[in-house]
Amino acid sequence: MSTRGRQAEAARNDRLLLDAAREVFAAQGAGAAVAAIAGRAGVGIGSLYRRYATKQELQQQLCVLAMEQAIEAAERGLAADDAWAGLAGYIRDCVAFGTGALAPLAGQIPVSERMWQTARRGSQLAGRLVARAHQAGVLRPDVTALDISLLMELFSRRSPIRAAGQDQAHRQRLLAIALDGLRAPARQSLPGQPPSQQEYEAPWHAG
Amino acid sequence: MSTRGRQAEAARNDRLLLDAAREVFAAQGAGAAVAAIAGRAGVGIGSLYRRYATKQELQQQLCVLAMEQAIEAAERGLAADDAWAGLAGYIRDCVAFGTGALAPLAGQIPVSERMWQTARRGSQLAGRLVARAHQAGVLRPDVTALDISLLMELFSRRSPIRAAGQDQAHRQRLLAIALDGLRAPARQSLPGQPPSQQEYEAPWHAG
DNA sequence: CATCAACGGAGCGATTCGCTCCGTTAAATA
DNA sequence: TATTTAACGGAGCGAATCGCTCCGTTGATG
Repeated sequence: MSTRGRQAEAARNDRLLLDAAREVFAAQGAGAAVAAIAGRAGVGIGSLYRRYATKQELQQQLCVLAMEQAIEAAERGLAADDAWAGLAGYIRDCVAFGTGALAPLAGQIPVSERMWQTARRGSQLAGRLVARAHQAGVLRPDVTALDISLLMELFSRRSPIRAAGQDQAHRQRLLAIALDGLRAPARQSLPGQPPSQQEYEAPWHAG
Repeated sequence: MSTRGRQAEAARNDRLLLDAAREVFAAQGAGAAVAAIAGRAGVGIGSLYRRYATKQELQQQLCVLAMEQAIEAAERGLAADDAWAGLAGYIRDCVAFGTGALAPLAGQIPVSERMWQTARRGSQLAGRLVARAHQAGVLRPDVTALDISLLMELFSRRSPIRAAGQDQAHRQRLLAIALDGLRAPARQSLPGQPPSQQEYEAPWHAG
């Protein structure tokens, strides 16, 4: 072992597990087998269950972690000087990390109070990013922060059938197209009504 | 019964089944339960198995049907006078119908020779649509026909957690954004290499 | 009324799942 | 080096779910 014995291995395994879980849930949905996660992480099932008492506990931890990563990405975006670069970087980071990948978990797990708080803080920061881009006139005016959340949700989903590397390359190309479509001025206005906060978070109330 | 007794009911059920199967596979992947399909179609499991001997046979029939629909959409697109309207209409039709939704079936079912032929004809027509848009200068030059196929694949995926109506409305808004991003001139060029035909169809060779 | 094609769904065996339990491994300690 | 022990991997258990069969019911037809 590289750094310091069994404790270090445990810490490394913990991160490997969370990364693997995110990829697997993003590709296969909430019903993905626990064995698939352990396998992808390269650890035994026993090591998974020593850290998380149940599959559900792993999923909850995963949600909190991903939302915290999204908050960090939003803060980085707000720290950028250019409003567009900040927003685009935020979106790209979230998609690359797979923040929206936990969407398939919605309705399958109870949402703790801490999860609601983290989500609220995240959407607050995202709202600031979007508002700043709107004021700077670089973001098409008819798009809302929730539209962008749904866009990230869509792009966070991993392909269940292609190699991870190829899938990532494809996703980056398609995301570049979508980002171009987000820039002002819009060429064709968006159809229908913008999504409401209520319908956006409705799936999470079912858990 | 409305039109003509049991035969008419059977024909209607057949269509209901195929529609339901497309939605369910698009939302939950190839592993979706047969009972879920029958339930969504509002028919019994017995009625499903009277028409399709196995789940796999249903999936194959579904693939052929969806590809034929895509071909019709491409022909409609080529019949349009305006190159951009033709291409955009084709993409919108395919996404609305869920053509790319069978992507999660790739590698899970054997691909018959007829399926290959249908796919070849479809990609040929799609290539013509894209080439015409390129020549007219309305489509960003760095995007390929395979990029667009992958884009449709991405947007064909249904949300496993939201009501179908809401999901459809969201999808149309996001697709409008992506279509704007496809128009020439591009604001930021696409990263990486365009996908190759080989890697695009590789998943289908595994069945 | 008698016939029978098409219906819905209970339930079978097989498979897969979440999770437990234990023998093994290797770092820490004496 | 010998002993201890914390973390490891994975076989296998009971439960749940799956694809599919089979049969009693329904309702149009002649």
